[in-house]
Amino acid sequence: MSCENAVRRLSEYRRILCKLKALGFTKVFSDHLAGAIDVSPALVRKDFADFGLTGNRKSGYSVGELIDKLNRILLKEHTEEVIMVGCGGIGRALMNYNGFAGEGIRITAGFDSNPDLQNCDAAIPVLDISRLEVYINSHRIRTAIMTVPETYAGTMADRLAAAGIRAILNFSPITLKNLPGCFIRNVNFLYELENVIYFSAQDTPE
Amino acid sequence: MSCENAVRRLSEYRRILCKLKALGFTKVFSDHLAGAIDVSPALVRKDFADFGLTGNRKSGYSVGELIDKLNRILLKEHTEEVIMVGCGGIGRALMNYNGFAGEGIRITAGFDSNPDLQNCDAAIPVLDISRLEVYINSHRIRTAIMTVPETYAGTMADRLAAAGIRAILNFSPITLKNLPGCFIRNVNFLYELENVIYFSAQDTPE
DNA sequence: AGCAAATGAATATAAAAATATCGATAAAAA
DNA sequence: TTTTTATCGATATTTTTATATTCATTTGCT
Ligand SMILES: NC(=O)c1ccc[n+]([C@@H]2O[C@H](COP(=O)([O-])OP(=O)(O)OC[C@H]3O[C@@H](n4cnc5c(N)ncnc54)[C@H](O)[C@@H]3O)[C@@H](O)[C@H]2O)c1
Ligand SMILES: NC(=O)c1ccc[n+]([C@@H]2O[C@H](COP(=O)([O-])OP(=O)(O)OC[C@H]3O[C@@H](n4cnc5c(N)ncnc54)[C@H](O)[C@@H]3O)[C@@H](O)[C@H]2O)c1
Repeated sequence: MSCENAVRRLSEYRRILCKLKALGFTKVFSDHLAGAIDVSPALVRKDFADFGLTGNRKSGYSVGELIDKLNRILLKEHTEEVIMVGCGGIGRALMNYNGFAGEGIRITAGFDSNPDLQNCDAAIPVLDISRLEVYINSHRIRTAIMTVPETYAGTMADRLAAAGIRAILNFSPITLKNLPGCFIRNVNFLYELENVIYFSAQDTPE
Repeated sequence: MSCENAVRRLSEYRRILCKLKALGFTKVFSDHLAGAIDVSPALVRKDFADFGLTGNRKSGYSVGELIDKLNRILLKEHTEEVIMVGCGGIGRALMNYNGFAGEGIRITAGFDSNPDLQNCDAAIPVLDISRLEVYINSHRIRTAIMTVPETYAGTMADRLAAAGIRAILNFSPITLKNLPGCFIRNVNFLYELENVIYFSAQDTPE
């Protein structure tokens, strides 16, 4: 999948734009956005062109219009329902985080094999993993966050894909490849840390 | 900083190599490593060449030697001491994680402004934020993980850099730019989720 | 209305990243 | 020893990504 970086920039643009809107701005120029996320104005325009976001010569882009269109592209017109698979340390931190709600993302349920963690009455219910497929199907869930131990990550991804999940955000330290019909993005804290530690020893990280 | 991706791949190579070593392998070929992390053999060889890792024509690379050299490059010859700034939901999940110890990374202390979270006697002591500078200095800490609220992220990064921190892994949702002498890597869960959600709606994510 | 200034849109260029090619060479086989 | 074969190492090519440039249009001013 090639345009991951471009989509990431869309998220960044959107974030800046929302702040501008809150400040009362109605127009914005490629130049300004470029400065805010540290790329060239040309890239901003190209990103926008690639995703069908248009502006007006001389008067720039409309903040409100951009946000609306970005919301459509990033599936933010309706709340996106996501499930959490594995409700240990990281899983719970994410479930307790209240920053997603305002961004049109809701974690609607968690799943875990450990009965001690299961709780149907919690704000976000944690269900037994055996109920995974039925839940995905009945709630038409397309996206999952996966925070199970490494050992189970591979088979769990297969299981999620088979159950109809179309995309997985994987936090386990094994790098999973996309499955047919299911996009997988891996987040590996160890690699992030190693990266940061590497650069801590480089000259003039600038 | 351009070679972030290459350094990330070094982490990935290292991970695979350690597994191979555990299985008893002593030799490995660019072809095999390439398949494992889904790149071309040519890239593996180029990465290795760029970082001074050499092999032998016909007989490939020595697993043990590669690991040793990667350990040197990734600063894994001695345990790297890291601090956690902000010990809320995410901070504690990371502090409780036991997967870093085996990888030569140790979170030696946490810092928080909330007295309720402070605890000098915990396995990883959580100290008042006012003790940050002295600690960094006396323990010669170079790397910090930052999990404070967005509002404080910018000034805290400045403060860390001023205190001598050379690299920061920032989890707050504001994208920080590198400071003079201090590399910053941003991890933004919201962007990751938005990315994954975007691709969940694309055709044949493959 | 006419003109100048500014900016998006389209295109061209450059830079970076990844891949392919191919000769050299070490190891194994004949 | 000679031949064969497999793989690295270096270089060239391709592909992708980002930046510059050019052009046309809109806006606001006189
Ligand atoms: N916590 C961190 O800071 C951190 C850092 C780096 C990587 N990780 C990775 O993230 C993942 C989760 O980490 P964690 O600290 O939350 O671990 P954890 O052990 O606290 O949580 C894992 C959870 O998955 C559940 N689980 C196990 N098998 C399951 C299955 N088959 N079906 C459903 N649930 C199952 C467990 O019951 C547990 O609650 C791990 O792969 C870990 O390596 C975590
Ligand atoms: N938890 C998540 O899943 C998640 C997801 C996305 C982004 N984030 C971001 O990560 C950061 C941390 O998230 P969290 O859920 O752990 O939040 P949190 O509120 O639980 O933790 C933040 C901690 O920082 C401490 N703090 C505040 N100001 C401080 C200061 N000046 N000095 C030292 N400590 C200070 C607070 O006392 C608190 O303990 C936030 O920026 C959040 O937006 C978290």
